[in-house]
Amino acid sequence: MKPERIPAAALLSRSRPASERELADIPWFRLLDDEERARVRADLRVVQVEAGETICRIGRPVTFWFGLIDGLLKMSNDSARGLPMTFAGLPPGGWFGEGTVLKHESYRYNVEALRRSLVAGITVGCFDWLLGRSIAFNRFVMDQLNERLGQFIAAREIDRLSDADLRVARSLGALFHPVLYPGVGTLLHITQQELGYLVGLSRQRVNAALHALQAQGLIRVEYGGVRVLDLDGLRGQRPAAMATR
DNA sequence: GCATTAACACGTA
DNA sequence: TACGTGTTAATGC
Repeated sequence: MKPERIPAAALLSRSRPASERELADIPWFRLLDDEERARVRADLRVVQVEAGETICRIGRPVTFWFGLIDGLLKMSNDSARGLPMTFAGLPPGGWFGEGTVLKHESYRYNVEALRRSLVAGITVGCFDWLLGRSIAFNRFVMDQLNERLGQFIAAREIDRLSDADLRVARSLGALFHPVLYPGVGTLLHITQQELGYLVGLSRQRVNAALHALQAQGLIRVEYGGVRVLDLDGLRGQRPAAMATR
C-alpha cells in the first residue's frame, strides 16, 4: 500500500452529513444539549477514506477535529524521511487533533488509514463554540488529552523495546483503551497485517507474537481480530485486585 | 540468531 | 471470489 495524498478540499468535497445512526455512535454527542446537537448535526461531516490515504498531514493548517466512526487509523511522524515512528493506532470511537485545534496550530503528525475507514469531523469553529459552552464537552476533551498523554509515554516505551512479543503486547494494550476508544469492545477488529504496519513488524512475526500471547492466556486469536482476555497482563501490570491465596 | 520477504495451502466472509 | 491466516524456505543484517 502506498500512501496517497489527498488535499483537504478533496476530502471535504467527498464528505456528506452524518446519519442518525452514526451520530448515535459518537461518544460525546449524547452529552450535548438540544441546541448543541442541532449545531453539530449541521456542522459535522463524514467521509470514507481508502487504505493508504492520509487524513491530515504534518504542517497543514488545522481545519477539523477528527474522529473515527469505523475502520482503523494510524498516527505517525513523517515516514517519507527520517525514522518512521508510529505513535498510536486509532480504533473506532477515537477522536484526535484536539491539541492542535485548541491552539489553532498546524498538525504535528500524519494520520493515515490502514484500511477503508469512515472518518467524521467538525470544524474548528464548531469545536471552539462547543468548548465555550458545554461543560460535558470540555470534560470529554480533557479526558482525551489526559489519556493520550499516557499513550504517548507508553509509545516511547514501546519503541525502545527490543522484544517483538512485548512490543505487540504493549501495542495491543494501548489500542485497547476503554476511555479513549469506547467503540472498542472486548474484540479488537484488526488483521495481523494491520497490526504489523502499526508495530513495525512483518505479518509473520506478528502472527508468532500473537500465538505466544495466546499461550500466556492474555488474548485469543480470532479470524480478523484479537480478543483481549487480560488487559493488565498485556500492559505488563499486575491485576489491580489480586486475591491472596 | 532473528526478522524479513516470498510463496503456498487452507479456511472464512 | 477475495481476503485473512498459518506455515515454510530463502535471504539479509
